[in-house]
Amino acid sequence: MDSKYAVLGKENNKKNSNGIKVKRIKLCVENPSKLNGNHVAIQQVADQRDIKETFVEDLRETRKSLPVYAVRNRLLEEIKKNNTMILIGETGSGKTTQVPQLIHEQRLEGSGSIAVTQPRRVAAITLAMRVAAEMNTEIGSIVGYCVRFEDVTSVRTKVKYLTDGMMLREAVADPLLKRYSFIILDEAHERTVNTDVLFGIVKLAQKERNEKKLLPLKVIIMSATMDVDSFKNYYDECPVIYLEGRAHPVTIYHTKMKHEDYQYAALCTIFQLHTTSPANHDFLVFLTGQEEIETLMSNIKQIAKESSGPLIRVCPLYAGLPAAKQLQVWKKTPPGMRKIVLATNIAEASVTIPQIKCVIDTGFVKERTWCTSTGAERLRVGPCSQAAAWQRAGRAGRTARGAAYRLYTETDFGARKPHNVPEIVRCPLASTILLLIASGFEPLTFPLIDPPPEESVKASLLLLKELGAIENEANPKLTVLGKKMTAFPIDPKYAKILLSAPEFDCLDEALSLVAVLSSENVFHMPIHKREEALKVKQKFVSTLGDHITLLNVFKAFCKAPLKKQWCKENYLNHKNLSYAFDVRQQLLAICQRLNMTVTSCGAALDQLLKCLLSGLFTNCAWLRSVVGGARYATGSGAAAGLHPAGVLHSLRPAPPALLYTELLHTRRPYLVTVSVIQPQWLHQVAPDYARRCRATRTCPESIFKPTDT
DNA sequence: GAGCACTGC
Repeated sequence: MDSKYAVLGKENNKKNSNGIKVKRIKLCVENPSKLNGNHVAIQQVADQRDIKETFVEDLRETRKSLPVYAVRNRLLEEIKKNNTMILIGETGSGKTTQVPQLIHEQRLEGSGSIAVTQPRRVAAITLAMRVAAEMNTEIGSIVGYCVRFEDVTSVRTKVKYLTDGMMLREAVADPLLKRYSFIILDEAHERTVNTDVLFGIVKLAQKERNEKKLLPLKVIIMSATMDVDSFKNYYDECPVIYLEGRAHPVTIYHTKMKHEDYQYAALCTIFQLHTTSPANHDFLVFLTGQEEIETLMSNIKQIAKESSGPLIRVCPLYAGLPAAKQLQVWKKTPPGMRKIVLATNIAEASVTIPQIKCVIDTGFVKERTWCTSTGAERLRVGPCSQAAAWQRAGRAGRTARGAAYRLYTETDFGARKPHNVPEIVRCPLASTILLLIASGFEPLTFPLIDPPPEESVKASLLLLKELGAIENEANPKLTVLGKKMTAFPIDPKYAKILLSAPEFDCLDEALSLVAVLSSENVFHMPIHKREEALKVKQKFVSTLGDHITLLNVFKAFCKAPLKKQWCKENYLNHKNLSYAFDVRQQLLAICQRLNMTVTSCGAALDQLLKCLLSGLFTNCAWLRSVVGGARYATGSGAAAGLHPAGVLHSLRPAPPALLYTELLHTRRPYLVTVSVIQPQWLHQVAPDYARRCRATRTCPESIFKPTDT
């Protein structure tokens, strides 16, 4: 196989192998009811994630072996000296667990506390547990975490791990973040919308606290390799400190020739390596989506029957896969059997699979982009960035030396963009802008490292105005309604639906529906059992459309006594439905705090659909043609068909007017999650918007006819 | 005729 690949060595640091003792430790909460927050669900989380009992190496020894430990004194000096610094360290440097402890050991936080933000909740929880164990303290006391649905902190908490979304929520109540003396923004290289906004919030808070002679705020930006120059520039040339990693060396191979078909190239490479590598070398293949993974999986199984080499176990891994099936990935294979994991970029950062010796990187990724003028989102397969490729390669060096096979040439690699495009420049911004306004910031001048396109900001401000959240776009001030909308941790359109629901006597149903819409797809359609899954789905289907169908599913789920079993029988995703259940609880609590009356519309489902329209009025589509399948035009003038997974796809005759949740361009533009509406409703529910549509001729004149049926 | 990944008082 060597002939096919050119070697580009990337030697990292020496392996660190000291005799590590293993002991079992137990994590517990001393008295959950004493802690603040509405639900302390440590037990529940532990059960869910199997981290109630964790194997942890001899903690003290491990700490000392971390690269960050060796430079701790120098690091502390820098932390004392600078108000802002950037800390670059590869996986395994120990920065995220050790730096907060170093600060706390010296009591540098004084009367304030130390916040460490994470893009993912699981990371925030496990890091807090890990650090609490290292400090030999109960989780929720000195060390705690705060994520959606769970606040495991107390007045004594000095080191707090939280999601960046949670930190943003705190900034609404207190833009100066006065309770913290240190804010550590971790995983900065991921450039999520929330982290990007936090960069600005801490920068402004730091400045203002300084001017007002309040407790100073120290900021530490932590990251793996990243675009240091733009960060340094943004933070007024603050110092940058580099930490050694502790990953094992990974040898990188590029192909010498360009491949036309990366899926075929992946298949060839897998079997080339399979026949030459020892059986205990597990493979990780990066692909772009579920369909690709399933196709490659059946191809591998087919070829494996006639191939020499060890036995193979193929494990798919993508976010939509039910949790029970994801677990296969972590199950050890018997001796003499090779594990081949076929994953989307979920395996790039969110999930770590041990024992991977060999990474096969197709070099492609599925990316979501947003069109500001039509509101359409597009899923497009394209080349991944250099940073993503390094991240993927690094997955082969977690436990021992490994290799990464890139299915593209070195020239191709060099021509790629060095970093991922920050999310904030390519996603809808209404909820972010609403949050900024609620925190007292000026959305048009708020300092961002990479400002989003102006038309994107303007489109979001227009939407907020039409939803009634702000008075006008030029001088965005929250209305009474807008203020209430900020209380909900959901898309402003959905918040509007809930806030209008009492008017339509359907808050009970609206809560359930918004909760389900805020979650991922609840239907699970395995490729081989599609017929059966579709048959089972029929019992939930409403001819009014997908929304009522989803409501039927959710209601049945709530009533089912054995939920996991019930979901399995009905081809539904238990994880996503449970999530929706939790979201509903949370939204209900907020509604009750706002003194909203929860009533049910019963069989009058028209009421519920009108209510949906009060938030989603910009998402109307009108039938334009029925030749070769129904074609619709949206209020913004985009043309789209019905998504084949929806219940209205096969309904005849095609409804003249629809309400859609999402306009998504995959192979073609599709309206996803749609319901039938009466054309006149738009004028009744959103008269201003309807008039604007009439002026731009994007809706039919029939919506202004006074009759209603 | 078919959906990348995260997240939220």
